[in-house]
Amino acid sequence: MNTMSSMGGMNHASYTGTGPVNPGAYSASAYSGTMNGMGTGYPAAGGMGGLQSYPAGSVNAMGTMQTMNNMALNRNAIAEREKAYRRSYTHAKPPYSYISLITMSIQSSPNKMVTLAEIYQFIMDLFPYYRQNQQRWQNSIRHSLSFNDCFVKVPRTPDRPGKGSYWTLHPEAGNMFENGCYLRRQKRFKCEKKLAMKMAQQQAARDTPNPGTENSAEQQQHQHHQHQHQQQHQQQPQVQTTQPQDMQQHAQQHQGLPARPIPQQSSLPMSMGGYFSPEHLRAAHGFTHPFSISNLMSQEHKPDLKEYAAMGYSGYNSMSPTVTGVEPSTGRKDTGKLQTIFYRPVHTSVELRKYALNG
DNA sequence: TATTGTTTATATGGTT
DNA sequence: AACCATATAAACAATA
Ligand SMILES: [Mg+2]
Repeated sequence: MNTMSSMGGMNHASYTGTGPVNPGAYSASAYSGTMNGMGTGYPAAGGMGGLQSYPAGSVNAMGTMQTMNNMALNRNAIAEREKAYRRSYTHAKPPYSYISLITMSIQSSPNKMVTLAEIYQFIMDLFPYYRQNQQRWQNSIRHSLSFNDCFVKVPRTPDRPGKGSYWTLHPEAGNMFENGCYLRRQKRFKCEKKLAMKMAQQQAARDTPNPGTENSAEQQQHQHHQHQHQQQHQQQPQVQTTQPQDMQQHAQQHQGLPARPIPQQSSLPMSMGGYFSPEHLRAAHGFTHPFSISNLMSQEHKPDLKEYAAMGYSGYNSMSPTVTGVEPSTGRKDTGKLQTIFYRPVHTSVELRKYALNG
């Protein structure tokens, strides 16, 4: 009886012309010495900068024709500039899924573990695009971290107190972007254990319609996955007749190991960690991407990132990209975007085949 | 109180 | 057309 309940549905409008919603100040990550103090950094993100919404001012008093005209023109000019701005290489939406971005962040860290704030910073440092609408994409990042099994939370050590936990990659996640596709993987990593647990849980729910307190935390996985179809459609409004949504969370609180030291220096198992290795990226894209940031992987090379970002970010497109009418996005549609496909999958990943042919 | 996490719902577009 | 991966919004809870 509700296919578009309260919202979810129609609110694209809210965003349209109104430029960046919350300018949210962006500051380059402190780090590194190369950048001595100085806020020299970036051109003030997208925030106040160039684009920005309409005058929105009131037209009272002398609302002469002249003024009106000017305003109209102005508005147009501004709109144009806005478009151009968003279309510009450096501010176009990077062709990476949040999952990719998060993974890059983790892989680029010396210890292969990062805090949420660090993930934010990593992304903003590298992509000016994400210096805007922070609330929006950061919420998505958080969702992505929780939702995807490939990201695992690890509690902090007492010696480094702070807000959240550390985020790491599930050891069994393997190379998630095998074919150089950073937008949409063929299959998303699922932790079998958790899957089985969930299944057993809802099985129990079916068996015992009565709201008792069953639940046995430890569930082993052995049941061969009988294709637990449960995606698209409803199936059950997920009515938790049992608990008010807070018990559920409690149930799976920490499961993380104590903590993780892992100094680690340069040796990358290569079994994994080759995710964003220069070779891999070169092979996939035909050029060395900053993520390939060979150095990054080793460590302590924040400066390189800084350099890269500071130098105006001629990033993922500096190599004669193929511009088409298609945008690299995966999910939600976003107005004006660059639509730069620079993928050059050696192993023509099925989904990108068309693009490859195009260029 | 702001940040960090989890979860539900819905949308969009690629895959089969 | 059913699936599936991802994006985005939003409600809440926990916590430094
Ligand atoms: Mg997770």
